[in-house]
Amino acid sequence: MPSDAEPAPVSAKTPVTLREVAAAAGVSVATASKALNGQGRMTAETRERIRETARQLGFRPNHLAQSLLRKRSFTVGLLTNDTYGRFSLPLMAGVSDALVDNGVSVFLCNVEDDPRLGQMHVEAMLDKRVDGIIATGKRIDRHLPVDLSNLRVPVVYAFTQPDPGAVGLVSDDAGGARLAVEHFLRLGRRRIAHVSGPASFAVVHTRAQAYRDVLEEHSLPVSEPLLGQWSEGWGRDAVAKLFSNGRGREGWPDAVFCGNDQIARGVIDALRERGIGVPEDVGVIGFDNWEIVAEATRPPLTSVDMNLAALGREAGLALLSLVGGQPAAPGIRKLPCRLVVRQSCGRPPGG
Amino acid sequence: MPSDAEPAPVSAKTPVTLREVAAAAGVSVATASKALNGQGRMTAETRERIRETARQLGFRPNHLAQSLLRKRSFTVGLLTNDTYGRFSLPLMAGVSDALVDNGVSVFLCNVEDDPRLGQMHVEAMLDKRVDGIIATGKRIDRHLPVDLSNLRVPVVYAFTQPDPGAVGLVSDDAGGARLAVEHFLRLGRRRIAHVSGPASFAVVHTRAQAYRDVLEEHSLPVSEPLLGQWSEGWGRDAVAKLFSNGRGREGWPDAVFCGNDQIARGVIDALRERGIGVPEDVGVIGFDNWEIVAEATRPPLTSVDMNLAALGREAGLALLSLVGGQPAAPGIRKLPCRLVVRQSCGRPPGG
DNA sequence: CTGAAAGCGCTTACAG
DNA sequence: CTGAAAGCGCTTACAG
Repeated sequence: MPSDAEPAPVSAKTPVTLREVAAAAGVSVATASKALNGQGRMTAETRERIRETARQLGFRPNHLAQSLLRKRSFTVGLLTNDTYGRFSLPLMAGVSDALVDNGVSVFLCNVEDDPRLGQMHVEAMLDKRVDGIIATGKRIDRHLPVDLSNLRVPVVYAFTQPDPGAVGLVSDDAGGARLAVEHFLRLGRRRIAHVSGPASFAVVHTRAQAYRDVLEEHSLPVSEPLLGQWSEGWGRDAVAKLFSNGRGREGWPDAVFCGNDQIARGVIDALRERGIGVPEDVGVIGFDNWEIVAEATRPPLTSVDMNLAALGREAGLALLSLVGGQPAAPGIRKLPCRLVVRQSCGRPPGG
Repeated sequence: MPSDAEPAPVSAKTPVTLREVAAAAGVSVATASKALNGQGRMTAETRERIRETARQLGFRPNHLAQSLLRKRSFTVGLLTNDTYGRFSLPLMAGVSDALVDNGVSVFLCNVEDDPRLGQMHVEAMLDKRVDGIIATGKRIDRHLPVDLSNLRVPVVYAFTQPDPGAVGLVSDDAGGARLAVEHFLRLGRRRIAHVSGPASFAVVHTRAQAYRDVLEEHSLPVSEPLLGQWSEGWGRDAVAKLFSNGRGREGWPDAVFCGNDQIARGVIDALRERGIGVPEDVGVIGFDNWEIVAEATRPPLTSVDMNLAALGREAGLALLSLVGGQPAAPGIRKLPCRLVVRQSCGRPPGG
């Protein structure tokens, strides 16, 4: 076989099979298979000749056939009900990132909030013999509209309520809130308010509790968190309450920790409109680190980042090890958040 | 077989095979297969008995095996370089929506802008014998970092530069721009400005040209479009230029058509800060209809929606028909936009 | 009307 | 060192 022969174009309309490679190399299919997989015993020369033939023919093994034999499809399903959301996206990127390196592809399924659609997708994935499933959502305190509790493949939950006995990954919201409040303290702020979303969200309470804890640990006054919507409008309304003249200027906060970035943006806009300076008079911190919002506020917003991509990676790796037969401790694992400092809090007093 | 027997739980750890169904029903695998697929001739009674057995055993055919035979995997690949982006998301939802109804699952692959990663993903998909590939991006004038021009499966391009001879779907940006400008005209606005993104984007010119065309058709003055960034900051800067005192109040626009929603938000904020009323004094229209932005502006923003989900659906259906062997006219197909009216333009003069 | 056989593309004991 | 055989789970001509 001349060594300057060109490799066949991948574009061949019908894929070349092992049988053809074997024929071209003058060996049996079994030998060809072994040569390419590094299995069996044979002369280095034979092995290399077969490999070279395969290369020239542009041979690529049919994974469907391999999967059938191996009982492993190198495929996983990713279930979400947050297609449009900003949460599942970075998460998915992380999942896919972790899995691609291991040669596994991911089926993306959006199940909306439709149990019938969810059921359909899960069955389709099972029929296609996925090795496992990752379920992601937009809230840790809500289930996807599907029962994944008794499947014959492992399931990992990320950012959504896990079934009992299953493994779930979430961000450490309490830790994230601590990061924010402690940052304020470090900057010398002492009258710290908290404006957050609806009481119906578990994270609202988790974050509020951490806020209280930190202040109490420092023997500072805790003002009751203001709960409302996850919106800019509510952020503006909250400013009207917090900075009312009735309260007296000295009663005004010098820092506001917000439950998400949209609230924070509303807060910053309303403060500016009242002539209150950010960060000179008041520091503001958001949650989510949604760049498109955080970078557009004036000044740019310091915000807690939940490290969703990392969370996705962990979820992917956890699933992989379950698929590989490694037992995993069931229960919820919390991953740390990080604070992304921009310009809405100012510099430390002596800084 | 007692009719009140419970169907086996789907959770059986090892899936039941056709062979087991056949054995339980006392027929051959061939007959069982035909019974379940509605093929072959047999008594209705036999067929029903086999079906009932399959149901009771919780039989689900192994798609890997079926695919191997049928040479069709009912699987497609979706390639994107816009994981975090708001464009590919609705688009993906549409694609997936169109395909799920046909029993096809989609592999999602984010190739970033990395040719090596792109190559890897394409090969993985091909190895898994996808029936076809949909390539989506964030710009019609940019290629994905992969060569998809000579694959052995059909490819459809959505919202990204198609290869010559391939089929591509994009939004009709000129039409969308017309929608916006004509809406202003209908409301009696006559001094319409256009603020858009960088000149390096093809859509910037397409939309600007349509803006000019409409005004010329109505013999109205065309002011040169202001090009800058796709950002709120640029929207604010543009207002400073458009509404400078030097120009004289009577030279101020009474409408601003913006190249995207972020620019529009900057424009609205800046106008409010200058005490210019929206929509009383100036109407504003954005592009993209990115709800999170459009609904948060004060007042809420009227915006051109590119119907990306519909575009995704069309892409999915186009691919399906190509996979089915139907020839498709190559070239770019443009899908209409629609105007989503909120409150940033006011009501018609006599309205 | 039903079943035995061949085969999709590959891998893996098992012989020689 | 290499090959023939059996088999993954299914489908589809082809006999009977």
